[in-house]
Amino acid sequence: MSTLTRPSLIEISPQSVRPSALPDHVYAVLKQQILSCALKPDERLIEKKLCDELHVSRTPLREALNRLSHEELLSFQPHAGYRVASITLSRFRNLIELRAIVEPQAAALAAQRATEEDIVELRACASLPYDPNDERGFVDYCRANAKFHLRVVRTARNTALENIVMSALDLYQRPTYLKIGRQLDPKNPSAKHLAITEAIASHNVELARDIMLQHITGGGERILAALSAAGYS
Amino acid sequence: MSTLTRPSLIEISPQSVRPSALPDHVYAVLKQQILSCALKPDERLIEKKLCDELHVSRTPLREALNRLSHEELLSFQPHAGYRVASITLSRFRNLIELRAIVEPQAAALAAQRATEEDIVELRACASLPYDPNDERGFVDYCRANAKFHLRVVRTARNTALENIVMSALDLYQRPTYLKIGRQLDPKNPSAKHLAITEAIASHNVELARDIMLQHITGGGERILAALSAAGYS
DNA sequence: GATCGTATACTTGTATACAAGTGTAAAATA
DNA sequence: TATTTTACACTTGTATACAAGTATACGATC
Repeated sequence: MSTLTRPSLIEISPQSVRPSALPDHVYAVLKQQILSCALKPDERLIEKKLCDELHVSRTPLREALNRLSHEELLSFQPHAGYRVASITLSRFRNLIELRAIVEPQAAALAAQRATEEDIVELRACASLPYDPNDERGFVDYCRANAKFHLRVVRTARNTALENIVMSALDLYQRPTYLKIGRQLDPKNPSAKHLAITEAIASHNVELARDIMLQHITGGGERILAALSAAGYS
Repeated sequence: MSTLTRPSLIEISPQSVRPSALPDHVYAVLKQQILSCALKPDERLIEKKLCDELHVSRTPLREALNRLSHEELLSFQPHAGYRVASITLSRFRNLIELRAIVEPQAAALAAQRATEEDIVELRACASLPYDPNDERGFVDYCRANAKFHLRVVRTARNTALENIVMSALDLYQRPTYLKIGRQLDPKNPSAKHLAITEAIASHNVELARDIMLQHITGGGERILAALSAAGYS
C-alpha cells in the first residue's frame, strides 16, 4: 500500500496512545466519525468499503473495529459484521448511573490528592467557551466540558478510574452532534465546574463529591429528557 | 487448518460470549492461562509459538491478543509484541480503590432493585465452600467469591457497571494462583456475603452499601499486605 | 578486555487469496 | 398474488506470503 501521510487529528481523548501505526490511525479516524455521527447509529460497516476509504487493508482495519466494539462504540455479530452502536435510553441511563457513581468519588479523591499543578490546570479548563447560538461553538463547549471532567479524574491518580470515565465521556458525545440535549445548565454553565475546582483546591472532600454528583445527575436528567423527547427508547 | 474440537472450558466469567469462533476460543484459553498464571506475569508471548500450541493461524490469535491487552491482561509494545501484564502494588491499589467505589454503590442499587429471583440466587451463592488446607479448595473458594460479587452487581441491572466489576474481579485472581494473599477474613468467610445478601433481601440500601465497602476494603488490605510481603512494588 | 558497528535471524506488521457463511433477489409453485 | 425455494452475489473468517522493523550475537576496532 501507499505510505499514507497521517492527517494530524485533533486529539480525541487525551489517551496516551501507543506510537502510531495503521490500526491506531484507523481507530482514531473511525472513533471520531462515530462520535460525531458522521457514521450514524445503527449504520452497517462494510469492511471493504472502509478499507478503500482509509487506504488500508483489512488486517489493520479489523484490529481497529475490534477495539471499537470492545469500547461499545460498535456492536458485532459473527458473520454479519459490525454496526455503529445504537443510541438507546436505557444505555444512557446506565451510563449516567455509572458516571454518578464514579465521578463524585473521583472528585473526592482529587480533593485529597491535588497538587498545586493540578489546581492550576483545573482552573485553566474549568471555565468554558460558551456561545449557545453558534453550531460549532456548542460542540467545542462539549469537548471542553469533557476535558474538565477528565482532568478531575486524572487528579485522582488512578488510571483504572480514568479509563472508565474516559470511555463514558466518549459515549456521551453523540447526542450533541445529533442536536439532541443541547440545553445547558440554566445558570452559568461554568459555575459548577468552578465550584468543583475550588472545592478540590481547598481539599474539601465532601463538597467536591457533592457538587460533582449534583452536576452529573442534573446534566443527566436533561439528556435523558431530551433523548426521550426525540423519540429514543 | 484442522477443525479443532473446542474443549469445554470451565466458564471463566459468565460473560455472554458471542457464538463461538476461533478468536473466542483462543481468547478464553489464553485468559484462563493468564489468570491462573500458567502464563507468568511479564512473560513474553511469541505469536508463532502460541499459534502452534493452539492450532490456529495468526489472524484469530492476534484478535484475541488485542482483546486481552484491551482488558489490561496483556501489555503491548509495537514491534516488540505482547507480554503478560505484570503484577504491581500500585495497580492493585487502583483496582481495590475502583472496587471500593463501584461495588458498594452496586450493592445499594441491588438492594433497591432485587427481585425474588435475585434473592434466591444470591442466597444460593453467598455461602462458600471453605477448606483452607486444600490447594484446589482455595482456588474454588476464590472463584465462588467472584461469582457472588458478580451476582450482586448483576442485581443492580446495569451492564456497564457489570462489565467493570467483571474485569476488576478477573484481574484480582492472579495472586491467588501465585499463593499470595490467601489469608481469609478472620471470621467465617461467608459471613459478610450472607450479611450483604440479607441487606439486599430486606432492601436495606444503606446497610448493603456499608457492608460491601467494609468487605472490600478489608479484603483489599489483606491482599496489599500480602503482595507487599511477597516483594511486589 | 571493553565497546561499538554490523550482519543476520527472528518477530511483528500488512496485504491478499481463498474458504465459509449470510442475505437477497429472482423464479417457481400454491 | 402471496409464499416458498433456490441460486448467486456479497461479506466475513482464516491462513499465509511477504515487508518492515528489532534484537542479538559476532566480529572489528580502540
